[in-house]
Amino acid sequence: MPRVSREQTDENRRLIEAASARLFKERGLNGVSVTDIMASAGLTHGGFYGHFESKDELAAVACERAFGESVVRWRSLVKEDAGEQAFVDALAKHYLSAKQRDEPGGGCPAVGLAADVAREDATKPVRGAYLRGLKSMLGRLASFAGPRPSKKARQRAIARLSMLVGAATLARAVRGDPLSDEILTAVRDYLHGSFE
Amino acid sequence: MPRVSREQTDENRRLIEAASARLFKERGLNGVSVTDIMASAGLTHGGFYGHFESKDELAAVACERAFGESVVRWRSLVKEDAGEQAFVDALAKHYLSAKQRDEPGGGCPAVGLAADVAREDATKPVRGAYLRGLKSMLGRLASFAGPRPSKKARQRAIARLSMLVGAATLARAVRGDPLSDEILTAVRDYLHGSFE
DNA sequence: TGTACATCAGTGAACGCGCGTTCACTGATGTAC
DNA sequence: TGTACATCAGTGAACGCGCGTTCACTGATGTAC
Repeated sequence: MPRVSREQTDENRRLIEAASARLFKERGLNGVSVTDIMASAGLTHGGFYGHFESKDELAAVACERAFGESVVRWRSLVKEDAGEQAFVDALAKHYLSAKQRDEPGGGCPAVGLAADVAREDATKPVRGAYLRGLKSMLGRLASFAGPRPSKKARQRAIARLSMLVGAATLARAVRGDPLSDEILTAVRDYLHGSFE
Repeated sequence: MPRVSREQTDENRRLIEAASARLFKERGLNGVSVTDIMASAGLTHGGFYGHFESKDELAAVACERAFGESVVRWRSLVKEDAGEQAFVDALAKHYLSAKQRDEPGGGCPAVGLAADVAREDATKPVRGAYLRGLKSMLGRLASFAGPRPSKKARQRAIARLSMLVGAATLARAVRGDPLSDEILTAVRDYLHGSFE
């Protein structure tokens, strides 16, 4: 049944991107094959190169997309006029939940892709996509201190994001042991009460 | 030149373990082949299965070894009678340096193996090795509050380790951009001044 | 609107390659006398 | 101590497999009249 309509072609591309964003976060850039991704989008592997030049290019597109989705989700976490602490609490509750830990495919790309991106060549397009995504996340976190946050405010944003990413990563690595839940709870509490 | 002496056999096993600990942290559990590891130890791939039952078993041994080395290194960071803040400062200076960021093979296994371990089956032996290693690190970090640290002291240890691991991971992922150094500096400063 | 045909999205076999693992073989080591 | 031989650590070819990527083919879509 080859040659589908233009609308279907566009929809298929969207399906490939969505499937890859989920699978890359879940199993890593090298833990998912082109065949896996295409099958997850309901297609066969051969058609892949009609949509993307290479798996590397898709990784970048998927990364960009995943960060975009995450930042949109951040906006819906709290009301428009909520304060910084309310936002951080909501972020911590969201990211450091058992659900987020157990479903990396639906989770934060800053967590799910970090180690893989770090091991890619500096020339690979996914590196740039990750960098832009992380910068937009940090910008949002620091934005509560105004359009030009102080050095201190920016440090705090970086420290908080590091703590979130580290805790989520460690909790996944020791999933199955009580320590995993302990990490989630401890860092949630810490972010609530212990930042000046 | 087969059949080497018993001493050489033991030494070869040590070389394989050391090479794999470094390579696994550097390139990930699935980014290194048995052939790579054996070559790095000066041997050919066929002899591997005389030393280990499988690559999975070696991953666990290498992980255990890497955590052991790290905890030993922690002891040498500060004098025996140094206080908690001095230890944390030394730890942050050590882990959040450009050198540690740029040489994951010589770095902390809690950082370098976390994402890979998280994606392994719960049945794989490397999971248990990682869990034990992380627990020993947390135990050391919390030990300054005495042999039975309070809930608060343990939370603080978990929060600090999460921040260190997250910052090191993110700094590696954006290496090459000024943000990478900014993350290292910000979190180092933060750990120095901002924990109650 | 209806027909003839060019286009091209998706299919699936095939490519070269590297993976983890196995195994027959080699020859220096370790041992029995 | 010296000799004969069994042991076994390491070698390298080979296994089946899955990878990223290519390509001849198919047949419904989109277009020209």
